[in-house]
Amino acid sequence: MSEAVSRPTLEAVAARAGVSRATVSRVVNGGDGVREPLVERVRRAVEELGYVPNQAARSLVTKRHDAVAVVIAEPETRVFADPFFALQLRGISKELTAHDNQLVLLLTEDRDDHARVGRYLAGGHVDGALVFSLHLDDALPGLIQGAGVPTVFGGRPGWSDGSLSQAPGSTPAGASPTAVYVDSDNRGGAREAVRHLVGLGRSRIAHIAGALDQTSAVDRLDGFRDVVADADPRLIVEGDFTPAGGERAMRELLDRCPDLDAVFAANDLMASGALRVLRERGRRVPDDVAVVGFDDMLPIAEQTDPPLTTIRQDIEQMGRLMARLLLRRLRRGPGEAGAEAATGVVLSTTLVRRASA
Amino acid sequence: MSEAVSRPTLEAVAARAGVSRATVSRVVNGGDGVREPLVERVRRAVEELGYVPNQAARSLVTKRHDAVAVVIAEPETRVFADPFFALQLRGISKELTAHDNQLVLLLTEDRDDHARVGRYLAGGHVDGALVFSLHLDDALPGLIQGAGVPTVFGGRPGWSDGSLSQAPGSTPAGASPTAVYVDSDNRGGAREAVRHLVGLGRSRIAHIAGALDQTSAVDRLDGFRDVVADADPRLIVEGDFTPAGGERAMRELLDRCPDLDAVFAANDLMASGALRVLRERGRRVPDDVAVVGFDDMLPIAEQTDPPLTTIRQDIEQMGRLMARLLLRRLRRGPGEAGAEAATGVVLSTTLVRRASA
DNA sequence: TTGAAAGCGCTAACAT
DNA sequence: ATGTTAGCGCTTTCAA
Repeated sequence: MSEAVSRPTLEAVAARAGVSRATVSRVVNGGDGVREPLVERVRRAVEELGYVPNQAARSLVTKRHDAVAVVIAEPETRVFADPFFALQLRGISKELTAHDNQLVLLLTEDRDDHARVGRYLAGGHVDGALVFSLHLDDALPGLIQGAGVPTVFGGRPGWSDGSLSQAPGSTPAGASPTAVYVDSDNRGGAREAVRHLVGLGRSRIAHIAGALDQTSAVDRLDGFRDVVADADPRLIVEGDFTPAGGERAMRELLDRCPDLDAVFAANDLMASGALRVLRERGRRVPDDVAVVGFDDMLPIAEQTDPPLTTIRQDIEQMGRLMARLLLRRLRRGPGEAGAEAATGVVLSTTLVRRASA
Repeated sequence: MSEAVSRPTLEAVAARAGVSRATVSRVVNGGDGVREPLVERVRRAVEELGYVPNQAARSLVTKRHDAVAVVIAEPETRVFADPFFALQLRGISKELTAHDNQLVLLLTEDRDDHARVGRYLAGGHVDGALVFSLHLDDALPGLIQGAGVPTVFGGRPGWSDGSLSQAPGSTPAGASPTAVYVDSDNRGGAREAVRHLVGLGRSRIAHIAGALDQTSAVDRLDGFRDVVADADPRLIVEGDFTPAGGERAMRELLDRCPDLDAVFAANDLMASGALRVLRERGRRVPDDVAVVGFDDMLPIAEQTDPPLTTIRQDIEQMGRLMARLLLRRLRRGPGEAGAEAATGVVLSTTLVRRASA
């Protein structure tokens, strides 16, 4: 019942172990330069008293927080329609935990939130930030760069420029040279999807693009074009990453090009919508029209009829990597910043064959 | 480039405004008892210097952190298979943000993580905790109660005992009287689902239960039984909340009771599996067999064939409410704890009619 | 109403 | 190798 019974301090531990505060501090922080018997005594005292360091006091002097902010821009509805979000967070959490860092979650919905996040980050409450913001016109990335907090982006930020930079391992020299990001190889994955369709002997391949204000949609479209450079423009329709958008796009495609024999949708949700329209129009999948999605969003991809052939990204790994990159930067400290080689890391994707293509 | 340019302190603001630190502090914290002209001067200085209070220094003296931990037990695979997670978090985040509290996310996977979380909470780094842990045998809730941190649970914790407590607005007197939780009205929702089927004239209604080591599954089963008290035991099969589990269960049900004319599945994922098996067995839905799910998990419920009639819970609201309850408790301070009336709050559900029943 | 001063619990020089 | 000591930036008595 008695809440907040004041916790033991360093002082208390020191008294109990019969040493000075400094020695206890040393032991608690690794124990370098303290002789074994003392280390032992202190450890025991810590144990007996159930001592836990006061992080606030520590931060006050070290100016480090061992905490990282994860900023997720919510209008990003995708983020809330699929397990993406959860998987990224899981990857991030694992990595941070492994390095004794806390995860402070910042969800933003509108401009006010942006300002709030900016203030929070500028306020120096965390050592760094992991930011998801995939819209080309999003103000957040700029704000955050302004806050001067070490940051790693999830997904290529819009202003990082250049679809050129999509080659895995590349290091784009965009407008903001300090921007570090991790992304899936959207362009390469798209290429693989379309090549797969080509390999199936399809020649009239359509593309249902995602919302083109997001880099992932743009990159996937670019990948599509890489393979069918001469694509009939009528075979490309912009969707919005939703099932309904997929349906709409599929109808339009069938009306415009009844002879199409394959569809590459920029995500599984739209592919599922497309599948429904194809069925409704009496086209057999994959016999008449082969379909490939993107994401391998499990609850969807495995449950469609037929199950969806798609491009898988290792979302959790992406989260881990973001965290790892950030922590590495932090460990290096605020001295040598620009020394870094790669500012963009692109994770490879894999084709998952199911029944739809 | 120059990172970590030391931020302005209270001292600096005080100097600039020509007042004492104490006065600045007062203004920054609401400005009570400071005369208007001074308040104005200080505000301006704060503005000009871009002063942001150092939270560590503040916590050190106030012993408050304005931060709340959200603990999610991951083996809870459900949490990562659907948008549940994201929606709860969104609700929580909105509420915390509105009260200037930070959200520290703690994801746990195994026993080690439990210990870590226990230590963290006991370490007094946050003012309170919001905990999701729906497994009956989960050690986490106990650990957390032990840590002595004000806590609100999401979903009725297993040991809170008594399906009796499921009536909305009830206040169960379980083993741990201090446990406060928010839950959906799983039992009531299940009742509504089954009553709907009864209203449709169905008489051989089957139930695909969820994993019965989770209170939500137990409560939904109880709700089912409330309506068809005399249910043929062969009409009840335990699933595991996954589509594959739903398929398995549906097969078993059809084998055992070929005459069934309705199915209530404890979640949409299982319902989608059941739907597939019904189609494969040549049963028409809803003509031959009506199907109702639970959750209204959107990417699934709207995309099945036929679209799923199901029970919707207001997940985001649940998150908000949890946060609100916790903040209220914190505001009251660690004095009068037991004075609270309700220890369990149950949110009502609604039936969403689509084509499957 | 405002200011002076005493810590909050810890780390990091600096002494020993 | 260990202890002493001076703050980190803030809130909060207590005096004025």
